[in-house]
Amino acid sequence: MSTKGGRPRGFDRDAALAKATEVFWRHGYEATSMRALTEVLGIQPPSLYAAFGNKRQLFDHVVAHYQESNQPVMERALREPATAQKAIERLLRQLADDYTDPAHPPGCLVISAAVNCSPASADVEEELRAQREVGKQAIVDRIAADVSSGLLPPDTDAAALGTFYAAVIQGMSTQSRDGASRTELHAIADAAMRSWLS
Amino acid sequence: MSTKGGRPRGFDRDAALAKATEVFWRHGYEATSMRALTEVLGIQPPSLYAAFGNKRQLFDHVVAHYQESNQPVMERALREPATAQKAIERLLRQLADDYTDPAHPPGCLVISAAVNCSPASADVEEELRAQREVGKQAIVDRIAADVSSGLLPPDTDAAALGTFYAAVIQGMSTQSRDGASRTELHAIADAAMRSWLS
DNA sequence: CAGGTTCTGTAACGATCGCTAATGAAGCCG
DNA sequence: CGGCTTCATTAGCGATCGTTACAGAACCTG
Repeated sequence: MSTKGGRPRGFDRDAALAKATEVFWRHGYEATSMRALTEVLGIQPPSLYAAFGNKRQLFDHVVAHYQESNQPVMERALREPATAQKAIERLLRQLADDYTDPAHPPGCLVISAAVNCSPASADVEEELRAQREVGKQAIVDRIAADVSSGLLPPDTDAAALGTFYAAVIQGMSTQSRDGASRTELHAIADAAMRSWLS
Repeated sequence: MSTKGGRPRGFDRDAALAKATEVFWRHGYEATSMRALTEVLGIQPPSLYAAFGNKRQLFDHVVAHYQESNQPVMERALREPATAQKAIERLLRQLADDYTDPAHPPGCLVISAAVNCSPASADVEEELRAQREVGKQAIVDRIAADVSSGLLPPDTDAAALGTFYAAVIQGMSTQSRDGASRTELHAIADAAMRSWLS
């Protein structure tokens, strides 16, 4: 039913999206030009626009695919361990490995791809900010769950603790983009876990 | 001897530099256009170019002035306290206050103004990266000094600890730019100081 | 005042920005 | 094959980028 003929696309859409992700990841939203994208993807502007819409929509596709790839792993890291402490430690370990994975640019796209935005793309900046807030809230919720179940004392400040680990994660992303090794990121995780009130 | 006549400048150079700093601080290097700068400063392009050179040189002036304003305070915070632990705590407190000072944009210019750069301004990115490395090294050195003087055990990993606090500081900057309050930044400092091996 | 010097405002440069109209090429179905 | 649909290529749109030539205005020294 969806075989309506027509000339078939001359490039792999998913591969193109992966390449676009890599460029946005490395240079960010505004600093990535459509020219740079078409050169990396090896296609002409009309093909890119036909496949993904405009630059903003392409970036949204990139972010959506990035989150779909990473969210499940991170959610399991927060959910599966028996305690919030172990959950956050596993999260930090996974992020330390991921941020320094040579298979893709260092750090986190959501944290670093829309830091420097002109007023014209303030909405992009806000979009990623909202994503960061979701991630931070997931940490807070995991801690609060342990408070509710009695695993943590009732006077635990889940919000403050969550803000701290969110900050540590963002610091790990920045450090990896500045060239920190996987070992160094795990050392950051070591130190961050010593903050846990035990 | 330097009174060579000529039409006097119609604007305050230092005030203009302060306004340029504010714009670069908020939006970053590449996302700030010369047009936005001339509008904020209330002057025309030739006046800006005559006073500061080109965009890149103006940014260098901004960074230099930013560092001259903040470095001495941070260096004293690291030097004056009797122990590295107290020094780093004071540093984190000062940064928590500064990053949320409503008198200027949130966070740190050196950390956030050149995150998203095209290949054309990779040198700007590298310039701020080098500045961050200097700050990180100052923390490592302060810890290493306590190791040398016997205040800290000889097996203390000063580099790992310094990397951790550098990451915390960068996370505090990001959190403040995401809207975190002064209280929340101090809560991050609280948690970070609990990591200290005592 | 005249001569020299420096700044300001207007206006525009070439290059690049994101984006698209128009035409031809490449596949399906009948 | 002819007709239909979709994609690729070329070329260029208007807008903005960082930057500057040019001419007039505002000060100093003589």
